[in-house]
Amino acid sequence: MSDKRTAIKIFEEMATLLELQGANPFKSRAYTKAARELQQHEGQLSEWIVSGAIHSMKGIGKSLKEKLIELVETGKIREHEELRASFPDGLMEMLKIPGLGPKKARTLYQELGLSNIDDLEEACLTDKLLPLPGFAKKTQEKLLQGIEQLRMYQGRFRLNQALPYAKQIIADLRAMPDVEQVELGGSLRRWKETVKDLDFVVATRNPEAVMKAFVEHPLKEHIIAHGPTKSSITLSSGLNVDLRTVKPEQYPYALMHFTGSKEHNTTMRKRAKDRDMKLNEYGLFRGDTLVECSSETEIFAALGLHFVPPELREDRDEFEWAEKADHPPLVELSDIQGIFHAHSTYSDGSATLREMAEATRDMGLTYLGITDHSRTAYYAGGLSIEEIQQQHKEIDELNQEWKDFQIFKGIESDILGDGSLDYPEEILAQFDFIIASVHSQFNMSSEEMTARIIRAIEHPSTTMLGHPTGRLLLNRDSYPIDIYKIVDAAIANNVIIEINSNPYRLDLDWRILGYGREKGLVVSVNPDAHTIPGISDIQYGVGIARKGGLSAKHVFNTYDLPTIREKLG
DNA sequence: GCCGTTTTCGGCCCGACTGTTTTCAGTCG
Repeated sequence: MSDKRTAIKIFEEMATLLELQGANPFKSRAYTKAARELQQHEGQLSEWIVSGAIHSMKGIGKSLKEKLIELVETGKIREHEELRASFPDGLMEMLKIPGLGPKKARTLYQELGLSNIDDLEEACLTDKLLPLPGFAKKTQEKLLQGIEQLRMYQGRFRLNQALPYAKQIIADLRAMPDVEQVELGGSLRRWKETVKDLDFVVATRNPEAVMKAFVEHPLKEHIIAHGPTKSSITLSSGLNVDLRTVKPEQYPYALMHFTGSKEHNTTMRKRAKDRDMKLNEYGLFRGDTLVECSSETEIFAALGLHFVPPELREDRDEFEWAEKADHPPLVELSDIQGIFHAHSTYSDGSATLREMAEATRDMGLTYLGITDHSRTAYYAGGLSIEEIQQQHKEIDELNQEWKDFQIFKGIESDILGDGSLDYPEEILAQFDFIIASVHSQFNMSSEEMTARIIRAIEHPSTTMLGHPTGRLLLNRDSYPIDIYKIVDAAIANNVIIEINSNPYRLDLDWRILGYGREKGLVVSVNPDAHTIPGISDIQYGVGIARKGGLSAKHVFNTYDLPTIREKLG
């Protein structure tokens, strides 16, 4: 693990451990903020210390700086080791249980010696918690429910899992007579790649009626909370849904409040405070006087900002972005002109070449870059050299049929262990473009894997890098890799990096896109479609590009067909 | 533990709901 990632992990862990210890909550928060700050910077910890960059980082003062130096010099932080030794590892796991925070976890550990989820479950089932102060029957039941939920669903859902529920519920809420306005908020509105729950904000003059109907929604499994203005339910799928009602005049403030990430909202409120105002879900106030705003745009304006699209509200660089008047609009689905990275029945796709092309054309797109698997991917029906010739012949024939649409000849070439591509040079030369992807041999060191991928990027035939980190959301982490070096190499070699739009991947990660944008990276929003419906996955990828702050000009497949012909020609 | 035109101490964002209490702590977002 890189020293930067180690430092972030240690600081995050220390924040949790300090909470468990019952330390000053602001001390704990200082570690959390410092970890976030480290995340914002590219490069490595040791480099920052040598260059002095560490001195200008926000939230890292004398003490934390010394700890970071200690980490680089000794490979660990003594205080962290001591803290960790004072609590069993299982206690950290217990904190993942919904409804169990550091205070209660600490009591359970100190009073009953409980230090893992299994023991806690057993204790709840045998009424061991009842004598403890602050614990009673309902707390036990809630903990058992939380344990069950944690085990069943890991607690998170991918975009494609959450969106259908969101659409259903918003339609149902909109249909209610007392609901004047309703919108999805929370992390799904911000287009996070996975979400923990759904948040809805409703404007109504009759909150009780809306709440009553909501907690009895047909998809409800059970009710977590049912108050006059705020309720939470769990759906049978295990997804939690929160609903918050406000008066119609409070709606824009509430929508803003329930959309921004915790960190974004904190900065917004601080911004208000700096201007002698106070911001909460009910309004923006100067003293006791409401600063009237009829939309989120007006609230941003009152705080000296242009409208910040929901996807950007993560407290990264959106405030800087929104202070400028002339920032270009974020890319939209309608900007997309064609697609690259799709599979056909030649390899492991489920639709024929013609079917894929016609489906793409029917969506109003003007080109399809077909990329079946290369020969080493035998498990996925990788193409032999003969099959390539056959496919190219069919593409040539199909292309005769259309003037305003074109299939480009591509291949998703495996990046072999040594970083080379999967066919001899004279075969590679026959393609219009090549996507290079890693599909095997994940167990390399970060240095080896990074060098392997950079070698593929430097190959003159490589047009794009496919799913650069190999992650599968909620399933498999990225292989070890220095993603910043990869981005730098791609830019230096004129190679496009894909945003793989498959909702299991969403790879390149949006957190890297800002760096790429500043350095001049071009991305392509690719569906990696194996079926006809899979083509529509580009909606997820476009959202991720937006979240990374990209405009149409940063996205290769927003170019029109003549431009693409020229670029690939 | 950090920070500073309120600058080396005393702040550090704000509110709802639950379950336990009998006025509030804990958790969550």
